[in-house]
Parts: sequence; structure tokens; C-alpha cells
Amino acid sequence: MIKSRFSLKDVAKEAEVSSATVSRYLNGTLHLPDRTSSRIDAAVKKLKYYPNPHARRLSLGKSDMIALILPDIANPFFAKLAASIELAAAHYKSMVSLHATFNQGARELAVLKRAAQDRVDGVIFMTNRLPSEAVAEELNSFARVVLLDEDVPGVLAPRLLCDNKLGGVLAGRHLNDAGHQDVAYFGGGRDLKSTQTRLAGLRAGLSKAGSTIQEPNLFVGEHSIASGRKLAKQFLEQSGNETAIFSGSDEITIGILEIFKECGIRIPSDFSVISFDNARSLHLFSPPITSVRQPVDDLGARAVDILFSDAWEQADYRQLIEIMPVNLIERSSVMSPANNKKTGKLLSQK
Amino acid sequence: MIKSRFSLKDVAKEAEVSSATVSRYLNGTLHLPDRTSSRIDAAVKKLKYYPNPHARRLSLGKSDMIALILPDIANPFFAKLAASIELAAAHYKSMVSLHATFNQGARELAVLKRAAQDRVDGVIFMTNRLPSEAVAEELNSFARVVLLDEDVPGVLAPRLLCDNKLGGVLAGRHLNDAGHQDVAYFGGGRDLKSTQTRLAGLRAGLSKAGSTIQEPNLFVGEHSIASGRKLAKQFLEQSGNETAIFSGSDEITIGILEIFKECGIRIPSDFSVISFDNARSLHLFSPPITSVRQPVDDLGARAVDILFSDAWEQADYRQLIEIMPVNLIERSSVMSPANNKKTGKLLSQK
DNA sequence: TATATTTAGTAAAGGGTTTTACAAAAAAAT
DNA sequence: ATTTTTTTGTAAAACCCTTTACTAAATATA
Repeated sequence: MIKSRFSLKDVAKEAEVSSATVSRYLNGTLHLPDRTSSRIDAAVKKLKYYPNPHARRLSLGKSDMIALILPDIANPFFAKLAASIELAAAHYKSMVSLHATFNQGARELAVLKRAAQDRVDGVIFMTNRLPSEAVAEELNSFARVVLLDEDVPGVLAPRLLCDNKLGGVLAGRHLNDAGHQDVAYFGGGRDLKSTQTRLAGLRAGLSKAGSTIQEPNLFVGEHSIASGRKLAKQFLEQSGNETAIFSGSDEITIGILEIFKECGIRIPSDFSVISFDNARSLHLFSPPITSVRQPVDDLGARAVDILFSDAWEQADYRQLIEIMPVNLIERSSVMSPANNKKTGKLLSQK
Repeated sequence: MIKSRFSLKDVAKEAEVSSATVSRYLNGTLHLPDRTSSRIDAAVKKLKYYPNPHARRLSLGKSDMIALILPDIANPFFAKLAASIELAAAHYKSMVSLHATFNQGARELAVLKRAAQDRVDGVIFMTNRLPSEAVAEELNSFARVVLLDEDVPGVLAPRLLCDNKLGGVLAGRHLNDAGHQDVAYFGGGRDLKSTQTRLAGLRAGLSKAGSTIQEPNLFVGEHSIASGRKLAKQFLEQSGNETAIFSGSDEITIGILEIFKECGIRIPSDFSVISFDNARSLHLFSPPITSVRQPVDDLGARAVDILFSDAWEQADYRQLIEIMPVNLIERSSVMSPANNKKTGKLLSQK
């Protein structure tokens, strides 16, 4: 059942050459006349030889593997990213090992330590929270890291982000066009760069030239359904004059939708909603949810390209910041607040 | 920046013992008096020593890694499974490498070959299609494999499946209770064991004691949104007397929903629909989709337990078949066909 | 005191590859 | 015919850990 494995030595013996010769020939660093190479080819075929990867990695000091570190693979946004990353990595003949951190600092650290010990060829790091100093430090100890989708301050590594500013602008403008002035932002961590940038974008998008607008009211938790629910409850209790919500992720949006549904609050008639990510099947939701779309496929593929780039020699490569465009997908969760019916309902439910 | 690595030898020198001593002490196979062990501890700490995993794996002939092979990690069902698998594997201090096959036989084979060469400690294999002989053969070459969620004939390995029969029965009964007699089954591959079993269940669930029922009309493609769309189009063109659809996966369901939406066909008033998996946020769909739920978390965790079980010594362990229960989550996509309004619509759209 | 047992520790083999530095044989150049 | 160059290879070290089989010293037993 289990294949008995042959080693280089066996092939060498079979082909009547030294094992160094076989190794070098197979790796293309030694040119041989046909009569010799064909003997080796035959031996390889006969013995079904392939190099022992552990020995190979020990000798070479590399692992043909990259570590993919993310908060939760069950989150569709990260799952999609993982899909494109794995596909791209396969092109580089690299495997990818999966590590979910569940947004816990301790896990982030543990997983990074493990990856370092495993001598992975590189790591793609994603987080949903502001990582601790220790995490940043650990990240700095790798030869190659790319920070994907969320910035981590204090790390000297290339960053690949989506255009959060633009995302905010797009959402803000769309909301403003529909007549909204007072919008709530539901985000995942006040200290996250993405949150701040989107918020800045939102402000810009909301304000018509010259006019000042109502500062968006912030509700921050984390990018999870549970947090979205909590935030939605908070929001309903505080009940300002907001007529629309800009949600920082599909996960939060789900939470909002669940609570609103439970409370009988309707979208978009009570509140307009715009989501961020577009990783879920929002087009089939009730109502279909307008969303800023992140280009997950491009993001994943590009992250891998950056990781395997030759440019790492260059001193400033670690300073690289790439921003990928987002776009707004209009569906049916935004309408003019003129038709807003929430006041009565909200009051009645309090 | 990059840590200079210390080896066992360095620690040994520092602690003034032999490297064998350090190795054995660290691995707990050698008891030492305090004066010695404390020297070693100190040296380890001072040099920040940890074993080189490549050397370790070479020596031990194992990899601390399992290969997770699945059709597509972007599919939420598999993503959830992957999440629970990764979590469970972490308990065994095992990493998991991710391999998407995109349901292509060639990829399945290539990925398995790669895993074999990588000498992984085990593989968890999932597929959406009937794999070729070659795949089955390759699977048989591993010391440890578990077949998850879908059977692969001809493989001698433990299987962990959900109760497809029960799933069919639950759906059939629910549909029948609502008054449906004539239902279409949208499945992913006629030759898949899961398809056949669910179908058998559906028949059983549909038929009241003694009475014979209309044989379900089959629409088979694969478990993907694209296929769901195609099947839905086919279904609309053939337009039998079916009043309900039992869909074999959320992916197919999405396809159906998209097409129906595009064609203005309404659920459940035109057709009732039951999905399978419940991996997506069907509760927020329009309408919320009734679905058979697979216990993904349990499935994933249990698969890992099976993989790391001690029972592999036992001759018959590879015959193991475990079935996990499913349950029906009732939402709003099923109603009595009495209220069915489709005929006119369907005709008008033809 | 002499022998048996336990404690404390080590040498060396094995796991399998890559790579550097070098050598012998053959071919080409002078 | 000799020297130079090219071709065709090889020996050996390095990568680093684990484990088996064994020894020397200390302690216990008779």
C-alpha cells in the first residue's frame, strides 16, 4: 500500500553514476551526454524517484510554502482571498498553509512564531484588529511578508490594500445623492487604518463642495456578525437622526440585517444601508444590498506576486504600498430619506 | 532583521553536554539531574533555540502537516469546513496545507501526487465529482486519508458523511406536508453517491405510506452557481408539472435564485425551494430559504479526530463509515402549491 | 570488599539532498 | 606531440535532528 521510497543513492546506483551527478542533472546544473542522461532518466522512471522534500528543504533551507494568516477562513471575504492566493501560489509551485487567528492577539503571535520556526518562504498577513507591538516585531523578523488588506503600523513590509478612501467617497457620495446627510458608520476598530481611511472618504463623499456636513456617528466593534448585531442594537438604542448606515464589512452588515429583521426595521425605508466587501451574495438578500466591492481576486493574486517578486533585493521594496480600486455596486438598500418612516417605528419599539 | 539560527550543536556546546543529550532531554526521553538540565534550559533560552523543523522532519520522516483537498475554498460550505478542520488540527499541533482542485480530475491527481511527495501525515479529501480510478488509486497510496462529505468508490479509507438519506427524507416530507407531489431534484452529478442517497431519501419522504408518488425529475450538473443557473434555465424550458425544487447545494440554489429573479419567477409562490448545506446566509435571502443543514463544525472536527486516531492500527479502521445527522431549517421558501401561480407566468415567458 | 544496579551521558549512524571544489579523460589547438 | 580547453563526472562537506547502543561513574546490595 505505502510506496517504498527510493533515494537519490538508489537512482545513482541504478544508473551507475554518483548521486551528485543525478542530483545536479535533475536540477539542471549539469549537462550530460545522452548516453548518461538516458541511463539516469531510465533509473528515475524505473524507481519512480522523486526527491524527498524534507531532505531537500533541509539542504536548501527553504520550504516551498507560504503561510497564510487570516482572522477566519469561514468569513467569505477571507475565503475568497484565500482561494485566489492558493491559486496564484500554485503557479509558483508553492504550497500554502492556513492559519486562522480568530482575531486574537495571542493566536496571531503564536501562529507567526510557528511560521518563523517552520521557515516558511513568506507570509501573507491579514488582520481585523490593531495588532500588538509584539506581533509587529515578529512580522519584522521574516525575510518576506506582505500585509494584505489591513495596515499594521510599525512593520517594514510591502502593503497591498484596497482603496478605502475611494470606498468611503463612493458610499458617501451615493448616500448624499440620495439625500442623506446624517449617516452612521459601523466599523471594525476605531484604531484601524482602514476604518479611519474609509471614514475620511465617507466625510469627503458626503459633503458637497463648500458645504459642511454632519459628522458621521461612529459605532465601532469588530468585523463579525456578532459585533454587527451588538452595534445594531446600540444604534437602535441611541437613535440619533441618522438616516443611513455605512457598514465596514459584509459581516457587520449581516449582523445589522439580522437585528433589523428581528425588530421589524425595514431597509431601505427605515434606514438606507451600504455594505463593504461584497463577498457574500448580497444581490439575493432582502433587499439586495448596495455595497462597495473589494477586488478580492486581484488582491489575492497580486499579494502572491509581490511575495515572490525579485525586487526584494531592493532596499525600498519593503516600503511598497499598492492600492487597488474598489467600486460601488448599486442595489436596492438605499433610498431617499424623504420616504423615511423610521421615527414612528423606532419610538414605538423603544 | 533575520534571526541567525542556532543549532542543537550550539546549545550543546553552550551547555557543555553532547547534542544527543540536548535532543533527548528536550524531547523528554532523557531524565537529567537539575544541575545539567538547568544548564541546558539556560542555553536554550540564551540562544533562543528551537529545532529546525526540516531536519526534524527528515529525521522523523513526518511532516506535522495534513493536506486539505477540496473543490473550492471560496465556496462557503468548504470554507466553513476548512475553518473547523484547521482549528481541530491546531489541537494536534498540525498545520494544514490548502489545495483547491476546482473539481478538475487533473488537479485532484496533481494535488494528491504533490501531497504524497510531501509526505504529509494525512489527507482530508473532499470532492464534488466522481473521481477517476487514478485518483482513487492515488488516495489508496496514503497511510492516512479520510474521505469527507462525499464518498469515493474504490478507496479503502474511513468515510465521514452527513446523513444524505435523512436530508432527502426531511426535504421530501416537508414538501409533501405542504402538498407537493411533483418535485424536481437539482443535483451535482448523477453518479455521486450523495446525489443518489438524497434522491432515495427524497422519494421516501415524499411518499405517504402506501401511496406511490411522482418520480422526482432530475437535473444534474455540478455544485456551482454557474451550474445552478444552467440547470434552472433547463428546468424552465422543460417546464413539467413540478411545483417544488430540492436543490443539492447552496451553490446550485444561488444559481436558481439568480435565474428565477432574472425571469421574474417568484419563490415560493411559483415554486417552492429547499436548499442543502445551509452554509450561506439563506436566512436573509428574499425569501429566506428553507434548507437542510449540514453540521459543518462537527464534520470538520470529527474528520481531524479520525485522521489522528490511534485506531489506524486496527485492520478494519479503514472500513469506518460515520454518518452525521442533518436537520431541516424551515424558513419561507416553501408553501402549498395550491397557491401556485406559475403556469401563466411560465407560459408567458416562454 | 566485591558485585550488581542505576544514573548520567555519549558516539555514531541514519535520514536524503545540494553544492563546492576538484580530477580524469577526451577533444581541440598549437 | 605537447599543451590547452572542454567534457564528464565525483568526493565530501553541509544542512540538523533523532535514536540506538553503549560506557563510565555513582550508588546500592550482598
